[in-house]
Amino acid sequence: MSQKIHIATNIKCQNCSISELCLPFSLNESELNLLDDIIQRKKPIQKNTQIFKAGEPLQTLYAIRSGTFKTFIISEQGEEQITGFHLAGDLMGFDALSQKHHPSFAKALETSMVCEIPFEVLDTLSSKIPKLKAQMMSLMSSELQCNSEMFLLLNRKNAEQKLATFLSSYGKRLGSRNLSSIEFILPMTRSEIGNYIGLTIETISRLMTRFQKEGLIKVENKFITILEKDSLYKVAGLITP
Amino acid sequence: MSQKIHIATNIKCQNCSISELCLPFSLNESELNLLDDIIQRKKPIQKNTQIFKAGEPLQTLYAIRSGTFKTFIISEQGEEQITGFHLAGDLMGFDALSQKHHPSFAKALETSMVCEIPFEVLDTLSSKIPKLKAQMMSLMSSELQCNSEMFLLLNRKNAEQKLATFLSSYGKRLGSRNLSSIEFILPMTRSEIGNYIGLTIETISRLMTRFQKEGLIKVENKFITILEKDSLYKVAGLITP
DNA sequence: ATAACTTGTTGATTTAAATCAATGCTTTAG
DNA sequence: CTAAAGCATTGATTTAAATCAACAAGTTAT
Repeated sequence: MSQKIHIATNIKCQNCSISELCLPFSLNESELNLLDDIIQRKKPIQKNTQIFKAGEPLQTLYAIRSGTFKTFIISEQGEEQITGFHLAGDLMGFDALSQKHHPSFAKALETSMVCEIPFEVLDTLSSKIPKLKAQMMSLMSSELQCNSEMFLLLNRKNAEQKLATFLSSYGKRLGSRNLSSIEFILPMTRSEIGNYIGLTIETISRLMTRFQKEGLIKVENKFITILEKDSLYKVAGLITP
Repeated sequence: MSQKIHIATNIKCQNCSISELCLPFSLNESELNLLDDIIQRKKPIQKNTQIFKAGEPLQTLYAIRSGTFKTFIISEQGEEQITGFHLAGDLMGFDALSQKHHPSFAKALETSMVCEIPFEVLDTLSSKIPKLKAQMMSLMSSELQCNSEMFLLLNRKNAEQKLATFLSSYGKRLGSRNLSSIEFILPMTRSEIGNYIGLTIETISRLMTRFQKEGLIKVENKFITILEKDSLYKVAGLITP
C-alpha cells in the first residue's frame, strides 16, 4: 500500500504515460531530466479541492497526471462561469502569466493527481530549452484555438448541437489519451455541463433523454456510451472524425 | 506625400507610441534593436483585406500599429464566428503556434497599419531574450483571460448586459491606448457586434436606441458617446472603473 | 447625380430555451 | 442504516430574443 503510493508519486516524466500531451513533448533525455528535477509530484488531490484560487499569486503551474479538473471564474455578481474541463496532460494556470496572479479557480472533479511546476524555475528553464518554451507556447496556442471553437459553439449552435458537440469532443479528448472515446464517465454534473455550454440543467437532462431515445447514446447516470458516433457528430454539426 | 509614407512605414519600435502594449514592452535598447531588425513594416492595409486566412501556414505574426481588425473562424457549415476585435498594439496569429497553420482569418475593418514579425526569427530571438519570450507569453495569457470574460458574457449575461459590457470594454481598451474611452467610432458593423456577442443585428439596433433614450449613450451611426459611464458599467454588471 | 447595394431601424410574431414546479434518485454524512 | 442534501428527471408555463417583414438611411459604384 505505501509502496503503491510511492510508485505513483515518484513516477518520472520519462515513464509518464501522458508525456506526449504534456510539457515533456519533444524533449530529449537530458532536457527531460532537467524538467524532471523541478517538477514536484504530489499526493492525490481529493475531489472538490481547489488547487488554486482567483487572486492568489502565481506560484506554480499544474499538470494533470490523472483525474479531471474544472477551471472557472466568479463574476462580480458572484456567478460561477466554468471556463474549461481539464484532463490528464493538460496544464492549468496559463491565464495567470500576464498578471502573475490567478484570475481563475481550479477544482478537482474527482480524486486526481497533479504535478506542480514552479513557475519561476520553469520560466528560467524554458529560456535554456527552446523546445520547452515552444511546447509551453504550443499548449497556450491550443487553448486559444479551443476557445474559438467554444465561441462558435456558444454563439452559433442550438441546444441540441451544443450537447452533441460537447459529448463528441469530450470523447475525442479521451481518445487522444488512449481511453475509450465512446464509453466514458462524465465526472462533472449536468449542471456543470450546462454552465459550460450555456444551457440549464433541465435542458441538458431533456437532451440526454432525447439522444438516448433516438439511439445516439446510452445514458446510465454519469456513464455515457456513444452508440452512433457518426450521427452524433452530424447532430453536432461536425465533420465525422 | 512619398515622404509621409516613408516616415509612416519606417517608424521604429523605439518611437512607436504603442510599444508598451506590444512586443517591445520591457525590452532594453539593445534588445529593442534586435527586435526592430526583424520586423517588417508594411504599407497601409486597405479595409476588408485579409492579412491571413485559415489553412495558411504560419509565416508571420502581425502587430497592429494602427487601425482595427477582426479575427474569425468559419464553421463546417460555412458560418462566420468572430473571435475578436483587435486594436493598435495587439498581436494576431498566436492561435497558429501549435499547428503551425492559421486556424482563423484576420480582416481589416478600416485602413490599418501592421508590422509583420516573421515567426521563425521571432521564435529564435525569444530564446535569446527572456523578456521577449515573457512578453509573448504574457500577451497570450491576456488573450486567454479575455476569453474567459467572453464566456462569462456569452453564458451569464442578457442582451442588455452584453451590449453594455461590449461598449464599456471597447472604450476601456481605447482608453489604455490614450484615446478617448467615452467618444469613439465603432469600425465594425452592428451585425459584426452581434455576431461577436451572440445577438442579432435587430437586437443590437434596438438596444442602441434604448440606451440612447435612457441617456446612457449618444448614437450617431458609428460614432458613440458614452454619456453615463457609471450607469453603463452598472448595466453591464461591472464594477465601476 | 442616380442607381444599386449594403447596413440599420422599427414593429409584429414566433419560438427555443428558461423558468417554475413537483418528484424521484444518488451520494454523503451522522 | 437512515436522514439529509444534492443532483437529475419530467411536465407546464413563461419569456427574452430570434425571426419575419417592411422600409429608411448610408455607402459605393456608374
